[in-house]
Parts: sequence; C-alpha cells; structure tokens
Amino acid sequence: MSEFKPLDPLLHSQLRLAVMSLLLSVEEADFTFIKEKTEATAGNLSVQLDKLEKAGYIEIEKSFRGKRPVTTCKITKFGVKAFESYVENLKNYIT
Amino acid sequence: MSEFKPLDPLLHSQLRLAVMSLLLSVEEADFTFIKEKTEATAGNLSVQLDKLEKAGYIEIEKSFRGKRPVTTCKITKFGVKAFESYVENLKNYIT
DNA sequence: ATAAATAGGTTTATTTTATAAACTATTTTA
DNA sequence: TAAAATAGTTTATAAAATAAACCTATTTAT
Repeated sequence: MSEFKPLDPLLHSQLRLAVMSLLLSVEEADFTFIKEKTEATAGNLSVQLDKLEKAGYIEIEKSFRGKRPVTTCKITKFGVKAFESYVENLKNYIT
Repeated sequence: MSEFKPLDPLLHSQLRLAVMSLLLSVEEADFTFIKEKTEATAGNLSVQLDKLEKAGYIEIEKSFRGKRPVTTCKITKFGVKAFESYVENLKNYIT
C-alpha cells in the first residue's frame, strides 16, 4: 500500500473543507454565517452545500426566521468520521 | 478568508501534493520512481510535473541512463517554501 | 532479421470541478 | 411605490484532473 492514500475528493476542496471545518467547531450554522466566514459567493456555497448534503456529510434544514428564509447546516456523525479520516490521510502528505 | 486563508491551488491537488511530499523527502527522483510511489498514470504525472515546473516548484532535468531517457525531478527552494506555507494555511482547516 | 513487448514518456480528448453570472422571490427601506 | 437588500437557486463558463491514444526508441523472443 502506498503511503499516499486517496484523499476524499468531496473534502479535498477548499470551500467544502472550510465549511466542514466550520461546522465541526460550531455544530450548527446558517447559510449567511457560513458565507461570511468562508467569504464564498452565494452561488458557489449553495452548490457545495448541496454536494455535502448529498454525500450525507451535513444536514440542511430550511425554515423561516421571522418572515425571511434561513438555511441551517449541521454536520452529521458520518461527516465527522469522513473529515477525521480525510485528515488522517492528509497527514501522510504533509509531514 | 480570515481564518481560512486561500490554499495554493497548485498544491491543493492530490497528485501534485504527493509529488511535492515525495520530493521533499528524497530531494531527487526520476519519473518512474514517482509514478510508482504515487500510483499515478504516466499521462497524468507528466501533466502535473509540467505544472509544478512551470510554477518553479520543481526542476526537471532530462538525460539518458545508458540508452534510455530519464526525467529527473528535484524540488526547488521556492517549492519548499510554497509547500511549507501551504501546510501552514491548511492547518487552520484541519485542527 | 523481424515481430512483439517494454521503457519512458508526451499529446490530445474527455470528464469532472469550481466558480461566476444571472435569475427568482420576498421583504424592507427611502 | 420604486429601489435596494436578503436569501438564496439555477445555469453557464472556465479550469482542472484524468484517461486514452499516441510516439520513439530499445530489448527480447522467434
């Protein structure tokens, strides 16, 4: 086996990795907050959140805050595991 | 990105990162060796080495070993710095 | 000596990703 | 009431990764 194990392509992306990192620390965050923290464009963020959700790495809940829509994101247990495993693999590349 | 500083796109690629990681440890390696260690296809490796060379991250020297051509790669000081800086930025995502 | 296989790659084409631009719908402010 | 802001989504484009096809020369087998 190579020391360079494959890196989960879903996590090996700057924006998605930032999102996951953020969600790991706060455990819940809405679209706007993530957008500000990551400095991503809304369109890009929308697409990437969708991919993370489809992979089962995050859960997305849509609701209203007052009259305005809010999109709330939460990392899943599966997502945490994927993240941890990604980091373990990555370490072999950077140390 | 405040805590999420941009990750050098040239290094944030599985194969190129593996190549750089490898070259950091051995300081010189030929195409075939890198190909075996990274388990990359020749075509993909050829393209990615080219990009690293054009960025000034590695030096590529072509010569002959006996009658056969060999492509030897070596990381540059600039490449080492870029790698270290990439790793520093990456840490903010994964810890 | 000729054919087939191997070495050591490069070039081109295709697929996948990332990103930006444009758009929708509602709500608030001037 | 028109303009601007909020909160996103959808679609189009640019860039990247990867695979497939190709090339030249060298060995090895027949």
